Amino acid sequence: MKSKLKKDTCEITYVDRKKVASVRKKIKPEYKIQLLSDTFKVLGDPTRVKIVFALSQEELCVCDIAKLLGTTKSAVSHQLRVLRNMRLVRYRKNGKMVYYSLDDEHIKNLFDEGLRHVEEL
Amino acid sequence: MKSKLKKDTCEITYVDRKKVASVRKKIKPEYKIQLLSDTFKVLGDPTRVKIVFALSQEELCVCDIAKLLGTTKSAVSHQLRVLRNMRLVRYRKNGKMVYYSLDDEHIKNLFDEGLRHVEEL
DNA sequence: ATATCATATGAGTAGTTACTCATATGTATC
DNA sequence: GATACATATGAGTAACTACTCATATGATAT
Repeated sequence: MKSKLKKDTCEITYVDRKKVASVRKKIKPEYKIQLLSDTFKVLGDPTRVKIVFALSQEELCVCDIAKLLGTTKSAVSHQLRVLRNMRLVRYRKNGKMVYYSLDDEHIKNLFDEGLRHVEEL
Repeated sequence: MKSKLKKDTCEITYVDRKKVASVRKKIKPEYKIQLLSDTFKVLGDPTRVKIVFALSQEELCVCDIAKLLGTTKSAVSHQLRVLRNMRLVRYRKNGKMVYYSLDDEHIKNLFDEGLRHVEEL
């Protein structure tokens, strides 16, 4: 005989209803979760990590960032747009040059915390 | 007439050779960059953020996590594997149940730092 | 204005990812 | 043993992403 369509959800009841309820009370609203994961996601790419690290040291133009990373200016420019959209970097125009720097102290903290984690592995 | 094939790299020379050299000295080795961005990337997904948050509050079984998030057990299990592979979570087996918890204090710090950043926007 | 150069951006694409669905594994209970 | 259930996992897929290439913008210099 065929087993009835198994729903891939928990059967009958919670394993520990109290714990689940307790966590549910503390869980953050969806938009914050999204914002948080978006923030981490921006740092979740090696090219952007390099850019952020570089900018945490010096204000740099697109051209020098590209030289530093050994990639194309186009690739850097695309990633800078991502960082700009997330307000992680700021820029200053001077003639045809555009100088980028980190916009946000928090991001530096977050980045450094991540670095500390990696250094201690 | 056709312009010669433009290389999308910086022409002639650095804009600021000194700054680039200074940053280059401090830049981290490739494997650390990769590890760092991988760590951020793991937290760069809303489902995993929710799981990590939940586990930062309570040790939970797969089933209860799924209930809490309102997703399938399969989806949770797949994401737990990702978290396991990155050594962010630990698990304890008890019969057919598997209880997950955060493995690493650092990750909690990193997560909290991100949360602080988001809370202050 | 014409040419040159720094940067930005759109289209296209190869690679990745997070899910669903089906199935497997492993444990407890009958 | 057989069944039931918790979890894990493989295949397949739709959505996304980071790049390349071509082109656009906008500034400086001739």
